[in-house]
Amino acid sequence: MAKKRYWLVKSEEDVYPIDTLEADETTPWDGVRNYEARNLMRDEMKKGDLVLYYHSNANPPGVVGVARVASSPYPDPLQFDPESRYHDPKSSEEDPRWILVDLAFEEKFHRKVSLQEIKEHPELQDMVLVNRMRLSVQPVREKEFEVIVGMGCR
DNA sequence: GCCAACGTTGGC
DNA sequence: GCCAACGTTGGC
Repeated sequence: MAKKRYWLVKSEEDVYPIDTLEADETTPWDGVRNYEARNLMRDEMKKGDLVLYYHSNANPPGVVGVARVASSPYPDPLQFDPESRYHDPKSSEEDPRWILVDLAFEEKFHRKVSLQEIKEHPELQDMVLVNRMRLSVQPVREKEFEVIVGMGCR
């Protein structure tokens, strides 16, 4: 089996917080409509990879726990649903445009690791989270993952 | 294939 | 709620 990789996903706290993921146990990571994020889910994420779970639009924003990639990639069903805000009329079942994976709850931190702490930590300066806005699925280095989990479990 | 207009993300 | 960043769309 390939070496495990690490990721970070953003979820709006008032839309799908980690407590809801914990209650659901597993959920399709639907509604992602950014090609770079899609490519990561489609091509790079592997079942069993660990994922930092970040609350955006929170006060303060930050990492609140860990999820796990729980499926192979498959088409986002919402793109075919005309009722959904994520409906994509340019996509088709034969040639689906939007691909996702399932995420499963892994653990909730004892405390939130805030964006501000991450920005201030010397070992986390190169994180995509710190350097780029607007990417809701992003890769994380093993060291960065360990540092943040260490902070959240302390 | 350029680029202005537009829409969304997401911190503050 | 504001607005900067920045990805996407569509006219040309």
